[in-house]
Amino acid sequence: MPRTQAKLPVQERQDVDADKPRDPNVEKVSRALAAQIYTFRTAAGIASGALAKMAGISHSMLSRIEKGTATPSIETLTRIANALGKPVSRFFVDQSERHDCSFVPAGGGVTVDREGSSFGHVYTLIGHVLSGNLSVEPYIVTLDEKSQPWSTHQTTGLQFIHVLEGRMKYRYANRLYEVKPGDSLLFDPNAAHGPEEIDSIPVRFLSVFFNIREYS
DNA sequence: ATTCGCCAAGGATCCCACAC
DNA sequence: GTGTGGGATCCTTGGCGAAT
Repeated sequence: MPRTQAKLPVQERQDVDADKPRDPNVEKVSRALAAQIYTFRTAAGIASGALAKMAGISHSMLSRIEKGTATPSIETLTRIANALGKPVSRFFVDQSERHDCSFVPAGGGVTVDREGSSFGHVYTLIGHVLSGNLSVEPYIVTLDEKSQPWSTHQTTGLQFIHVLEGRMKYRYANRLYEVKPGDSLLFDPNAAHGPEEIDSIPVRFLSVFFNIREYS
């Protein structure tokens, strides 16, 4: 590219800019980005001058980015992200529109049919939260006299179990755990798992499923 | 139709001064 | 010391016409 520059006087260029308002969506993203950078910086206790130095940009530039009056290039954004020790993608997580919080009072929840229901396992859903592409589903699982062992279940994601009441032998892959109230298990449910022997009823345990939603 | 060069416009950035 | 804003410069992009 040639480097010939026959620029308009600065005042004239600013007048042209003033005639063309920023796209509202660009404005929105810019403000969200600015807020994210400011939040991460202040949370880390880093002064703007220090962060600018770490990122290799001027402190005035960082100030404008944090105020949303400048839109940083990909390169500058990457430098700032590196200086903050965050992936660039964190800057684009929409914090302003997403404040999922579910509250279920004691004894509440919804009984949900899952694969284990046919074995007499009662699943009570006590919340559901989506954060980005992470889905979290906590259940209170109850096993009673009508429940049968079921230790061949396999699924995806991550699963956490915390026993609240009763005793059972819980299988995970080729291991068998004797669990009692207070015991916890955290595992990849891709391997066969589930209650193999119910030693005392009722058994109640908290079972939390974590799943990453794939976007195409 | 494609490629290349020229040019204007606009965006990103820095320097510097100033306010608090 | 920290943050903000004006002014200037650098760099990229897109439009357009000429050449192939």
